[in-house]
Amino acid sequence: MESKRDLAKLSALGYRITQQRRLVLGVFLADPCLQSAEDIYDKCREIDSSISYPTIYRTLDILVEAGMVRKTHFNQGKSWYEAADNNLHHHHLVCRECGSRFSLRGCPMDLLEEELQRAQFKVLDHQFEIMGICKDCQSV
Amino acid sequence: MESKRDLAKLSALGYRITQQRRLVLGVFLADPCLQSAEDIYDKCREIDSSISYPTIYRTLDILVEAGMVRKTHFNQGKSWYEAADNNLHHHHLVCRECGSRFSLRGCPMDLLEEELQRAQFKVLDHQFEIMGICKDCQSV
DNA sequence: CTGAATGCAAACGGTTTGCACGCCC
DNA sequence: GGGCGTGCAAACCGTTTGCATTCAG
Repeated sequence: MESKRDLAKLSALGYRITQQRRLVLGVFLADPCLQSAEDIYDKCREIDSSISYPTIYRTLDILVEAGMVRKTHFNQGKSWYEAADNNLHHHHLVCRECGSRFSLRGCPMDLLEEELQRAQFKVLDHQFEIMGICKDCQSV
Repeated sequence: MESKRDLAKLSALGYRITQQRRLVLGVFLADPCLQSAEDIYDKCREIDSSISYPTIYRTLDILVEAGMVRKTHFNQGKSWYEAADNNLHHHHLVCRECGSRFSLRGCPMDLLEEELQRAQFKVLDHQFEIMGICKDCQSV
């Protein structure tokens, strides 16, 4: 299923619907988890072996701008992307051993509304990530 | 005041007390706020114009390992450091316009203990940052 | 047909590494 | 004096940019 809605949204923003953009969108539809630019590049390459990193990054920028993808930064100098779709907003536990990621339910931002209002700070984005050792890696 | 305790801690871990390490420690004592490696490099250079980036980074690694400094990642590919000292653990609001940072009181981790225990996830570190527009920049 | 989007190669910025020299213990 | 720590230069890695070509509209 290729999201007609997403393509329409890009179109509405004045962006052309190219093979490459379809492809990147498809990768996000296929996997709602956090993915690095490299992950996305690799998956796209399996289908179209000529797609390039600049196109991946340019497309990701557009998708973030369009609000269809969320971008976060856990580890040193690497960005992670995930579909920002209708799913419930959530955060992650990240295992430092094996790199696997687990979803947390809910978001602690809800609990800070009062304090933020007092600071008169206009929130655009936030990130909340917990690093540690997952259950499986502890037992090794 | 140069923290005798911090130096002793480094010593106890088997690290030598060098001019450069004293200097970097001094910078953290002088400013408890978030600082980038570049900030620290510049401040050190004012005092010892021969100190190098590799030394800054190597020293920061040591201080993080020793638990004396905390490292976080807000923006694309840049790390931020702050003294992890006796001050209350806290997080930040980061203004996307002017880059200034404001402290939040408290930490939402406290509220997640139950869920983390259920996941049997051993927490090593976490980061929580809120990006937006500060009061002053909104009125411009 | 026109200009937005692409791929290539090369630059970028923050960080790390290899190596010979220097200095703490 | 032995070896950890340093500075230098150069590599590294993720990301971005300039430019000629291609293709969506």
